Amino acid sequence: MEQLRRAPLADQAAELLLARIRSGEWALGAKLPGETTLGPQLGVGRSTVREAIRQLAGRGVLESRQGAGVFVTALDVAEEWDAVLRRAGIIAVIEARIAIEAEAAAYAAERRTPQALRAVRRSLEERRSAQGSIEDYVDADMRFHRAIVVAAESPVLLELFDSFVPRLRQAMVEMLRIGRGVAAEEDHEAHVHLAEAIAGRDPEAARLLSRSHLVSLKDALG
Amino acid sequence: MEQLRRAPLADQAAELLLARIRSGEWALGAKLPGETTLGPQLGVGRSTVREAIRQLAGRGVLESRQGAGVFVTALDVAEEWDAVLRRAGIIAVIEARIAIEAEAAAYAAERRTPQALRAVRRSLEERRSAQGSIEDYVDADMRFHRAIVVAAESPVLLELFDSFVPRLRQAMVEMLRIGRGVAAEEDHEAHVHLAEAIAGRDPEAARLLSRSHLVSLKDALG
DNA sequence: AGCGCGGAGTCCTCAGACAAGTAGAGGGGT
DNA sequence: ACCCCTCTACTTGTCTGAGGACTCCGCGCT
Repeated sequence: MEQLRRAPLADQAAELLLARIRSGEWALGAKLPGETTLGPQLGVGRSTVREAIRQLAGRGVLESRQGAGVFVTALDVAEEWDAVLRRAGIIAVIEARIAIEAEAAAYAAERRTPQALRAVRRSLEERRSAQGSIEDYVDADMRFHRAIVVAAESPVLLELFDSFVPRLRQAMVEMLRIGRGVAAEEDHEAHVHLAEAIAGRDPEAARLLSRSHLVSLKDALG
Repeated sequence: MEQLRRAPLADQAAELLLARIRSGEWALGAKLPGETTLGPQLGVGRSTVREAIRQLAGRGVLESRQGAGVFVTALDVAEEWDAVLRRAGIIAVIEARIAIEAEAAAYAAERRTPQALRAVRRSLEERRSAQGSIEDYVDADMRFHRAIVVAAESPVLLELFDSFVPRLRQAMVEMLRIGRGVAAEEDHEAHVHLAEAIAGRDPEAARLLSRSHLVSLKDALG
């Protein structure tokens, strides 16, 4: 019986290739036959094969290198990271955040460009003046911390920080709602000092200030 | 500086489209301009636009329906970690590893149980005696470092470390294959000292030893 | 042995053509 | 006024052919 909607050939070809990869026909790191071979073999044109390969490349299963060939880079799809963070306790998430952000603060102090520093200072100012809803305040806080990680110019650290944001945001909003927040005045002071350490290109100071601020946050949450 | 010149046009186009999606130019469920419009707009041919769209479709960001158009299906782009790490340079990965592992080493020194300490020492011994193939040596090294993160009893840090392992393993094997490794003797000494700091419940020493060891590794790779 | 140079194989990009499908405008019937 | 049908413009799907760029490997040279 015919499906209600026929899948495009490129999608079918992608599924077929994925099935053959999962079956072990090509090992991890192995090279696939060339597009010109794969085309007739699957009964589709070359551009269709290319689109199927692109699709799997987007899913992280394949990688094509010009002049060399197409290679298998993964055998199955990894579990979703968001699920891990949701399952984990907020303390464990904060501990990872401390690791990432303290390191990022040190790199930020080393590598900050004038533009990045301006962005940090601007977000610091916005953070100070954010006195609306709890959500607005938390969002402003997150933007400040993110600006620092951006200044660190370390793509993986930034990627990690971003993946933490939703979980952290939720926890901080809850914390403030039940009034467990720290004193606003000294909290702001801590942020100012951190920004100054980055401005002054002092990696160790930035690392320590970032860590001590986040550790006190962790204690407030625990 | 123009290392990105190596990236295929289709990949660049995909990144560009993703950036525009993230910027909110097209809302969730919105229809993108047609391929024939997007092509000249991005300065690439229609086939290239199609491959970029396929790539994003594989990542779950876009969906194309024949005759209707291409639509945005997700904004958050819950990107798979494997894909991120594969795309990122090894230096950026190591920087994140330093952040995670130095912090884990400190927690390990604080929280280690006798069992966890035994596991660390056992893997250290196995690491020392692993003199077979390069793969065996790297695997033994990874097991040692993992034992430390396990001893830290921080689930998220462990989860992060595990997600880094495949990428790190590949890079280290490559490095050793081309003979860029550090001296085996002092390398082993550094690991012994780290294990001793954890045994002696000295978080700051563990943090520093872990960091300095990994920084030298980073320098060797760069 | 080491080095440089091709050449074969491979992926990358473009252009054009036609097929297949969708959505909306417009006309005709009730 | 309402419904339905058709027709048309637009969009994506697929194939083909042609170069261009890149990688890898072996060959010949020193």
